Amino acid sequence: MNVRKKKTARAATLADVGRAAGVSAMAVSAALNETRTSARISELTRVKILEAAEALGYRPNVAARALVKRRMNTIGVSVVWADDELNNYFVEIFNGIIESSSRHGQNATVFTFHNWAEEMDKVSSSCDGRIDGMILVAPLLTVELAATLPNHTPFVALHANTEYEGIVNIESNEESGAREMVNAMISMGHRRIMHVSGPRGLVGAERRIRGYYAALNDAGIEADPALLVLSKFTAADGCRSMLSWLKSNKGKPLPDAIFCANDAIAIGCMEALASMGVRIPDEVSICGFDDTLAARTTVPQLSTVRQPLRMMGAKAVDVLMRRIDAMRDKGSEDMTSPVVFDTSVVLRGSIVKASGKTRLVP
Amino acid sequence: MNVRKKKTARAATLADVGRAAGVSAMAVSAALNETRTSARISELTRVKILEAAEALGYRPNVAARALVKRRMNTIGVSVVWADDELNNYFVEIFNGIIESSSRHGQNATVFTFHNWAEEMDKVSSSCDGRIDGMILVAPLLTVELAATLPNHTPFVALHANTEYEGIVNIESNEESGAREMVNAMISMGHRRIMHVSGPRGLVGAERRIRGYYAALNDAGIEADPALLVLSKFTAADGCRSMLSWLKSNKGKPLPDAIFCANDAIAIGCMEALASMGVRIPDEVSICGFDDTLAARTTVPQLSTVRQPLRMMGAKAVDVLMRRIDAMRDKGSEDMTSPVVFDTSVVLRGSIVKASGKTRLVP
DNA sequence: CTGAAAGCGCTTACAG
DNA sequence: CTGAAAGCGCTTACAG
Repeated sequence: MNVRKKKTARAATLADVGRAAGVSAMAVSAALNETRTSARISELTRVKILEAAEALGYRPNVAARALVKRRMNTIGVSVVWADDELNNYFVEIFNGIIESSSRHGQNATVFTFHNWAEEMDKVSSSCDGRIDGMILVAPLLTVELAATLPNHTPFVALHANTEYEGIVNIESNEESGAREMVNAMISMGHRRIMHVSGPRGLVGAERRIRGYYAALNDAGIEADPALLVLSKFTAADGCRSMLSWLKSNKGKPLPDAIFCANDAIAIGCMEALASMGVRIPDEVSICGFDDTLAARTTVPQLSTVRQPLRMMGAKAVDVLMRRIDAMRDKGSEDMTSPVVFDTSVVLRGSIVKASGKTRLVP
Repeated sequence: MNVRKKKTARAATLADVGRAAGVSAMAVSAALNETRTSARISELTRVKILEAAEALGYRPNVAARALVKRRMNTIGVSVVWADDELNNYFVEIFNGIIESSSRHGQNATVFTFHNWAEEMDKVSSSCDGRIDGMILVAPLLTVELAATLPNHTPFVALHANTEYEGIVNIESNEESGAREMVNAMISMGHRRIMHVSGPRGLVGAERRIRGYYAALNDAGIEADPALLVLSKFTAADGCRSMLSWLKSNKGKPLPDAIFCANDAIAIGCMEALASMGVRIPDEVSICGFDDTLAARTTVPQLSTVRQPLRMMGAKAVDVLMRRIDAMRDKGSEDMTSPVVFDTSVVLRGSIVKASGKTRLVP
């Protein structure tokens, strides 16, 4: 039972196993790796070696192997840790990354920081042999900064804010997703549709805004500038933005429906509306964007524009593996064109047919 | 602009920098590491070296360094990936792990699998030099299996299901948290209190059940066996368990309040109740356990027993670092006693004073 | 079928 | 103040 006593025990090495089996270290290496090179080990020695390795609990040292193979079998994931919290958007993506990287026999290491532009060197300095490639989640960078990334490491981005030379981007057609969602609201009888958007200038925010306007235009509805509310992509900001809109629009009509730029904003809005006694969906319909786990844990459940975030995360790994291989073996081909996924409208309890009655802001 | 063209470029090595600066590789090492050993580099050469390193974008290769220093500056995090999804419980903990490990200058690598007992070798085989220590999140192991973990790697567990020799556990006093919460419900006038529990036999589930009974006992309320509903720790199971209870109790009185064994179960129950037209909190009060992010995104917001999961994750890293140091340097002392955090009752909108009226199951 | 040698990129004593 | 040597644990040719 006191197996765990000698805590200072060093892990067994190839040489240890060789000594125990009465062969050289490299015979052990050959036997264990079943390498089909010149070294063909006799069945007898192989068995001896395997037994010795088993008995010593031998595990090849990854650092040593990486040094010669130039492969850590680890991919890096860089993400901004806004408000010191991993958000639901990231969690969905990370699920996909884990799924795919484990399928590829890779580990995933997470690198977090607070600001892309200011901490670029943290990304660069992670490319020091500990990872074979890097996924940038929603990077917000100038083209100049992106160009300073080390060129001995392959990169893939998810939802990049612009095109970066040499970095493959994975994204989705957010604009048409937004348009379809607002179309769906309109077809359910809603006319006064509010959009609580992300920060202007961010490509994701702008695409949703364009889709929103396009849908209104499709239906011949004139856009009311008072119904475009700027926010940031968090629940706290969504709540704040909605509350301040309500405050400055007392007595005026509430919107029929609210299209939020992501699920987090929608949740913040639901909170704000609930706190003012506005009932969802009876008095106001609402939806989010992304289809994160959180959209299914609200009551009522949140309608949303689904981006297949998990698949996108998985795809990022697939592409990255291709790029890593391409950089190592001259044989395999690199992958350079962006990948665009389809979005889809998911209707849940938070959107109902327009009642015809308009409630005023309390 | 075509900096990124030569993609096959190899990262610069110590020797490369030395060549550029006209000194030996080890002079570069000494200068860059500001090692206070014998090697004291003149100011002039130091500057030359730093310039050369900068120009070449030199980054010490981690694998090479790890090989000699026996430190990867990376900690492993093992977690069961139930239903192929990282749950909110894990996300809170992981936030703490990231926060603390980055404070210690460490990276965190996540290892996921489906079943503790069956995939123990995955945990063991991760201890191959790629990590310096490992955090086991909510491990579900027999003592015998835990004893097979390699003894050259230090371990820390969070919410371990039992005591494992040589593994430091971080936990919280869940029983008294449960008791206080049910006490709070009782003091708000609720008498018929249901508990939707986790699976019997799991230490976390049993502690909540004991706390629930203790509170009823405190108040002289006789426990109604029909009000103990068994579930699993997920929203889907919480929903399912509640629906099946409702189905088999048609026409009988609803509970006044429901104490759920975690936030996920509570969210599932809210969904089930909402689908049957039962209004929360007007007709039934409800609460969860953990205080995950999800508890703040329900409408109404979920009352819950707070475990400081994030702090607990951070603490796990702190303890692990101590253990790693202790194993390396004979000087510093190991840390072996478990750490127990306090829980606290968090009251939000989902619990209100008892109305006095009892609604029947629809 | 098997071993001795060289080298991956670094650091740590040890000489000058 | 600085360099030559040895070694961390592995793999990859190259000899026998």
